Amino acid sequence: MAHRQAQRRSSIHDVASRAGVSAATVSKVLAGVTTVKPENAQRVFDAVEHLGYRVDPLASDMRRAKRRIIGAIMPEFESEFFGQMVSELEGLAEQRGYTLVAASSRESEAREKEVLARMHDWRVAGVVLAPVRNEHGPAAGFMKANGMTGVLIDRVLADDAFDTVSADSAAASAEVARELIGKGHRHILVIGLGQQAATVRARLDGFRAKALELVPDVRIDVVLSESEVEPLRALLHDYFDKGAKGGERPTAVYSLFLKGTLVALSEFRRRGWHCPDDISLVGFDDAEWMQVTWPAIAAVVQPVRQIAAQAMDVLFARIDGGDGPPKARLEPCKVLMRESVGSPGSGPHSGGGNRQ
Amino acid sequence: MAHRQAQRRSSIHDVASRAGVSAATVSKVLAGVTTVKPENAQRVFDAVEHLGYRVDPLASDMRRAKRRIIGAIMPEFESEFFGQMVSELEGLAEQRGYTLVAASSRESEAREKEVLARMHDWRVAGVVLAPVRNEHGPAAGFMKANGMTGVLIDRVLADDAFDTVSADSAAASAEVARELIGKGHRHILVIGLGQQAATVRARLDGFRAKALELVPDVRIDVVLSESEVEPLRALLHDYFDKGAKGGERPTAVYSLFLKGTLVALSEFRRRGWHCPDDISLVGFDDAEWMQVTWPAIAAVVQPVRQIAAQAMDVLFARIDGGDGPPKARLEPCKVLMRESVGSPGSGPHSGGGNRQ
DNA sequence: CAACTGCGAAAAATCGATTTATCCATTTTG
DNA sequence: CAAAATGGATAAATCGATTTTTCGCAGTTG
Repeated sequence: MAHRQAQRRSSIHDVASRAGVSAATVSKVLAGVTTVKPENAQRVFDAVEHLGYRVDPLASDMRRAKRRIIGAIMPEFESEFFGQMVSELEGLAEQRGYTLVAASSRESEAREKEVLARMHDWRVAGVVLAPVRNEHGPAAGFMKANGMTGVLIDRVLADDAFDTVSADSAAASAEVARELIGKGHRHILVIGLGQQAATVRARLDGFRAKALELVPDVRIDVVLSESEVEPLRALLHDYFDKGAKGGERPTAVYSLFLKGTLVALSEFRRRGWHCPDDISLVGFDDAEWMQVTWPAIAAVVQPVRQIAAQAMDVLFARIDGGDGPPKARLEPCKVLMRESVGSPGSGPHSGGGNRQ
Repeated sequence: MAHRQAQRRSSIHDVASRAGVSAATVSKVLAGVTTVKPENAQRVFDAVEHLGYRVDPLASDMRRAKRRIIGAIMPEFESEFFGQMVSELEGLAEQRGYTLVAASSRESEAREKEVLARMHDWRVAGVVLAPVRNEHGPAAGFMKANGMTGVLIDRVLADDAFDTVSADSAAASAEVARELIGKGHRHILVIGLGQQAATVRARLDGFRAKALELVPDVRIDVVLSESEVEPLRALLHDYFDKGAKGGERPTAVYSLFLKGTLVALSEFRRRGWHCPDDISLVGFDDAEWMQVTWPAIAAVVQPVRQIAAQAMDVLFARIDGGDGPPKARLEPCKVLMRESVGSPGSGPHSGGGNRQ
């Protein structure tokens, strides 16, 4: 820490007295009001320059009903997806002269609401909320009850009070189905987290509908963990154990969320199964590492930038008084088929070993 | 967006008039001042309860020299490390009744300074700065020049103006050296990013010193990219091409930063080399996926929680007026040796193929 | 009984800007 | 030439709290 005292920053009054005008005039000059004599305006600019004056955003926001602050609430910051999302949102807010205050709900609906209440305390102009579960949680209710302006993203489908922006998971899942069916898979396991009902259902339905349309007698097993990731590990373990007894197991796994992909890979490791020889794998959500591992992991890439941009556009339209019924926007995903997906039974050790 | 108008929130005056006291008294009651008649205090509490009153942090901070806001500036948000860091910092700030405003410098020193200037505009009580390069950048200079309170973390060694907190990279690197030497490696490649001079040098020196101490004639090659990650890819490619001609190549690679680990893996893929049979790999920085891939990737785990906690402790000590010379703190890392590290020459195809 | 002490609470100043109301000096108009 | 209109700037109110100052009243004291 610097020993030197923090010299008091110059206020608008310092500028005013140095320029020989009133504070009101300074404010007007800086706001670009044209009814100021050019000569005075110049004196103000000079004083600003000389003092290194900068407007105090906090004081400036005091007299504003809508403060130039945007709140962003994400379920977590640790994943690439939400990390990128926050980064994008921050940039977009900054472009419009707003400050972004980000908070993590830590995958808890209770905390989500608390954090939102704190945003409300700050009288943010708007909120970008990526709910833990879906658009019907207590946080959205709180926003509605308090007349807050906001947009819901990611784990949402549509809402009657707020605009929503999310990835078109259903279409992407249908695309995954087409790819897997096309490769010859006829027995596929889908894993997901039940809690995030909104999107998981969309992804599951999109996948199932397309698969059944292409091959009516395709077998689709589903393993859903209620709310936590850890139980899924056990469920998956049991599922494969049972399948092993029956002599039947799926030739491909489609994970509906990132952590599920990790759990699946971990389970494959344990059993000594290799992708794609022993089993194929596709995951929703891409990550940087997925293209450098061996095999590279096939994944659905969510359009983070587009979602962020749309969310901010929609949000600011509302902040600026835009009216009309809320819209539900879907942004298209890309499906990257990588080496983790192959044709069933083509691998060298398709029987599968069990190392451990 | 809710159609319902955002009803005006009740202010301290609303509470005051409902409780039949003055605003000053309300403020005192809420601040816990004891010189208020219990009867009046109760009336205030009742009014607060009834109106659902909450203090406006913005207005509250107006009359405070040090506002209850902490700024956090990270080079990026997309990686697990900085994602966790922001998450931790947010929680710690919140615990003390502060709001965290996080911003990404996007690995640019110019932007870093701009963002910092904006934090200064907000008159934050303190800043946690993870500099893009090291403690001598323009941002730290700005902080010093403006008498800001702050702590530098991650890519820093020590500073004469600010406290610093970082991982003990040198010790961790020595540990890596011990492990690799112990496994029999005598020719090791170290890759890194030159720009982050501070930590890269510490890591490199720590590694080299220990390796030479254990085996004086060990061969350590170094490939450093100046500032960007992409050039490293090309440099690494050339390095291995040359080595292939000479018939010599290292038996292990130690990457000094996360992206380098990805680049190395990607290069191994391209050449069809497998870990650990064809080459061993250790990376600085752990990630969740590293334990589920095959092979699992050995990594140095940085103590994110400890760094965050220390940083906040030190920062608040300064905010609360703590004096004395700045300290440089080092938090110990853990080294996780996973399957990507083996003994040289023990693999089935140690000659290495070239798939692509 | 006037002056003094203290307690508790209200009034007023403050933080740093924005916005509205006001005012003065020209200029235009009747 | 007096009255009205206008341009340009200032004074003052405002946002919602905190903090300092002032004040009234009750109980003590000389």
